[in-house]
Amino acid sequence: MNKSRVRYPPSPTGYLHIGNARTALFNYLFAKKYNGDFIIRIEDTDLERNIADGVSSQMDNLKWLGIEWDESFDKEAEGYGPYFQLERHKIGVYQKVIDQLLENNKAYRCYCTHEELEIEAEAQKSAGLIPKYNGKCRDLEKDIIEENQKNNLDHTIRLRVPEDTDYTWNDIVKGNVTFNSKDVTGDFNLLKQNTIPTYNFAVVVDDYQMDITDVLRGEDHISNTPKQLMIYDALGWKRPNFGHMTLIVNQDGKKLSKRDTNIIQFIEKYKDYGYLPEALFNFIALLGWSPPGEEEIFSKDELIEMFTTDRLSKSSAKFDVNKLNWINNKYITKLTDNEYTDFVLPFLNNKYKIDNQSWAKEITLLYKEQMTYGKEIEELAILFFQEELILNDECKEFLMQDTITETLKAVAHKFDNIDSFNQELIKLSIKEVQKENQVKGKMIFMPIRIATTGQMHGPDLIKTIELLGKDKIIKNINSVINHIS
RNA sequence: GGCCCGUUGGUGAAGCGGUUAACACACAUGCCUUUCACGCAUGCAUCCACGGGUUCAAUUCCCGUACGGGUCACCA
Repeated sequence: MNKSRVRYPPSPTGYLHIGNARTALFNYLFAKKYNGDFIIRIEDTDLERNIADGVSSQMDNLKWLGIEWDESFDKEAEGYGPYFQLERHKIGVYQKVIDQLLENNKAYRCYCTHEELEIEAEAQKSAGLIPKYNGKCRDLEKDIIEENQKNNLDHTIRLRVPEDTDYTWNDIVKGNVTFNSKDVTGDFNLLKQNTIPTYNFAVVVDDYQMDITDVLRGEDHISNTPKQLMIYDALGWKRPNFGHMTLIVNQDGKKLSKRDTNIIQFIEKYKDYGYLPEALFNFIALLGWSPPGEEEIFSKDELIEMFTTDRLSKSSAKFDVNKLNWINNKYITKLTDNEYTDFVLPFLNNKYKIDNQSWAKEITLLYKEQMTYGKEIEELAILFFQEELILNDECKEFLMQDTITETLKAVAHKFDNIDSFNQELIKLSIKEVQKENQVKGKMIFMPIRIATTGQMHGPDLIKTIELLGKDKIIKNINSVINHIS
């Protein structure tokens, strides 16, 4: 059996999107699982929309996610390059195929202008029809073509689309899918006027020449498949297998659009927010695919091991942020303390000016168990960086109870007498107040918690008090005492 | 509008003719804890969009309806 070869073809018109990432990821899993090669080819034929750092940023993000390619422009394989479509275009890759098609009368030159076509499309639309090329240049006289060529007239190359012909393939995820040519398209363009190939044409030529065996892509491409099949057939080329994964949809069930603001769209942003690449990889793998067992947390290697195409879902995958956060928390919790602080500290430093890094480390460690994403530390640890305590109503109400002022005064006094402010002595002081003032449990700890941190809930109190430091603690308690009386 | 695809609890999602309809998230309660979080335990679908068939038996197969989505470029 031949080695399988799959590809991910980004077009550098933007940054790596969650949907792109998923396509790449499943192709990657497919390749690794079936011992094949994962290839990245750049589809940069849209001159107008290409952006400068499109390629580099997408490749960087892929790498960050742990999706490594076996072959691309930076890792060429004998006989398969170049990996940029524009470069392939420059060396005549597509033109050669076009010549063949023209020769065999499978394609023809079309001299219609944009304006003409637009008018025609409008007319069809208003007549309630699907706009389709009307075939005006389909059977031009030979001498007209020659004349036009002599005059160097701008033209495109169109495929002669067979009439009323069924195109069926056995889709890797959907099973048998059939389209009839009359429902799909009229004669469509293979080459644009600028002689650059259109998407559908370039894909076929490249997939064929790069020996791609399996094409796994999003469902939005499903109606391109019959078009591509037509090209394969016109050329007499063997088709690869096709699989169309369902789209990722948002909470409203709509296709994820780049303008969607309630879901983070770009992989780069996930990095910025402090999602771990392993967690994101795990999460994306669960988008439209489900593991056979009951577990949901899997390493990359486990996913590769488990992956089979028959578990790709047929219904759309809803993006569930809750789930992502849960998974990310799982991965954060699994980090060693050192890995964790290395990961989280930058977020804290980015937000607050901190001199003492080992102190900051201790703070981040306080929140390890509950953290859902790295940037969250800014909010979680805010009490260590705010000047004044801001008490909410619930806190104020609690403080109104009897004996609280006395308790706090006693605590402040004890704390004040501690020379080296450490957990042991802090604990001891509280115990003493407990005994001397005859208060216990909630009635001692809660007032202290509120008066020191300004919150009713939080991580380990003693540790928190130590990290807040004696000066700040005394200041906070006193301000609260003043506030009550 | 044509053509393709889908429809299982609040959410994600198993299931592939006979099950008490997995599991996870979320939620609720209890335990743990000074509190929160973590962790642990327990609960949470008169039922698989609806209507017809096929069958001894249908969430699972077939048809229709409704709803949702995708796509109809010299963009990928």
